[in-house]
Amino acid sequence: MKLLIVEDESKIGDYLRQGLAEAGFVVDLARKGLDGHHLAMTEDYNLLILDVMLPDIDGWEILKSLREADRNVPVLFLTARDNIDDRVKGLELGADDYLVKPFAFAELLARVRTLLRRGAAPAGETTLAIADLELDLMRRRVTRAGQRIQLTAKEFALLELMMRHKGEVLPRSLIASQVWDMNFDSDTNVIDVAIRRLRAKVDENFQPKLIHTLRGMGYMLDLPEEG
Amino acid sequence: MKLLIVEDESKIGDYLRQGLAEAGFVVDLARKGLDGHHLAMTEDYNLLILDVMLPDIDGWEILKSLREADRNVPVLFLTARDNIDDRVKGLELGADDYLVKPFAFAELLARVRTLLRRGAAPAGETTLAIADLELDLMRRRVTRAGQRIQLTAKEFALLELMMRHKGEVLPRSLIASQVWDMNFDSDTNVIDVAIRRLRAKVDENFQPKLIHTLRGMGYMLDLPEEG
DNA sequence: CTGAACCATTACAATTTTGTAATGACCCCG
DNA sequence: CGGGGTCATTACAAAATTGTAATGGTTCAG
Repeated sequence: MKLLIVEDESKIGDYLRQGLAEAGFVVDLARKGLDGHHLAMTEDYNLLILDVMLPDIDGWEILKSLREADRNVPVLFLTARDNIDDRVKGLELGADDYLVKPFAFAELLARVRTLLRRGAAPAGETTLAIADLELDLMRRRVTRAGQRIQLTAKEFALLELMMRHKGEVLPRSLIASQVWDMNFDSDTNVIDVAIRRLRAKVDENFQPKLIHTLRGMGYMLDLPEEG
Repeated sequence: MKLLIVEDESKIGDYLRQGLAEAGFVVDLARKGLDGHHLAMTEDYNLLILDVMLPDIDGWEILKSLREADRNVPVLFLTARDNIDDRVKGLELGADDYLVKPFAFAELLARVRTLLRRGAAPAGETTLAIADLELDLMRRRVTRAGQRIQLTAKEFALLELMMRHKGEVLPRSLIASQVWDMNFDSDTNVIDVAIRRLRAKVDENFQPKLIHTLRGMGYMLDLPEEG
């Protein structure tokens, strides 16, 4: 198990390195954000521990860059108390956990173990993807272009259905019965509205558009036609 | 792909058998609920198609019995229009889909294919269990003693955490950070309340009790001590 | 025993999610 | 073009989930 710590405050860095080493991990420590970034991009780590506040690049820049390069290492964020913004940013970009400084070492160790165990499960049939849109069934997570997208239960169910049937036209009746508990007697536009809301989150700020309307037939999730 | 149809109305039964056979499935047809029950218990099917209204046993009795015997065949329910009760009962007992009679054969076929595809994925590390409590991570489904339990997002997250750590004491701080987005500065009793609600759904009508309080330490999910 | 800490339980309030309905845009056929 | 059907969009209402706070019960130390 190989970890990378990116932390500029040398006291904290040393402390963490030593503690984790004693706990049996192989630990690299980068004291500059850029070094950390480089290492993270080139070496294979099981886990990254990232300080948010770094003099050169902040942690979430590193994270963003990693995600864009499709490096799916679990990331544990270290953030200053009360700096909610970083925290939110980090989680949106796909950090897996965070810890507010100062923290007890035991707490860190517990988090690290959890993340490692989780990451160890070698993604089986647990993830669906089309273009840069990914849906992680186990963790109920959706990302597009590496950015975390927060979906409600119904939105998730709808997207899951569409991704399981990508390229197929889904008539409203089918959607109604799979995502809602109804066999489409009723004349409601719940589905239209749900599609709208899903589009707003999943398609609105991205290209290419993935959710398509087939007039008179239903909806379809797919890459747009060529030409 | 071997299917069992349990349907007493001979016209419908024949119609389905023939249609599904032509679609390339191996089909058994039981015209009595009890026969169907027997077959379902002894033979291995990839899918069951169950009529709810049968003269001898109703479909959901069969279903219940199957689930209690831990036979996890996907089940497609045929229910009469407007008989919402059966529908709800069926889904609670773990039916996977239902279809309101009368229905178009194409619709049935689509459902059957969906269920088979889904069931085909040989459950990887996708399910957690303790005693008769089961949690299906992919489908976000929880059952206890074969009965479907409906959990909210937070409840599910909490139970998932506890099941991943069954037998371990979970301090509130840990729960707070994993299930809520907070690092436990605050003095709130959200966790207590959440545990309460989870207990109400998961433990209240069942034995043995699985959620335990460890005074001063936290909560734990486990089988009760012997003696 | 008694009080303090800890937990359970309940009611209620805030928030979020979900569904309904009304309106306007667009497409397509005549 | 004009009108019917289909979908998009928005605002609003209903329902469900989640969090807060107050109260009462238990346990345990002194």
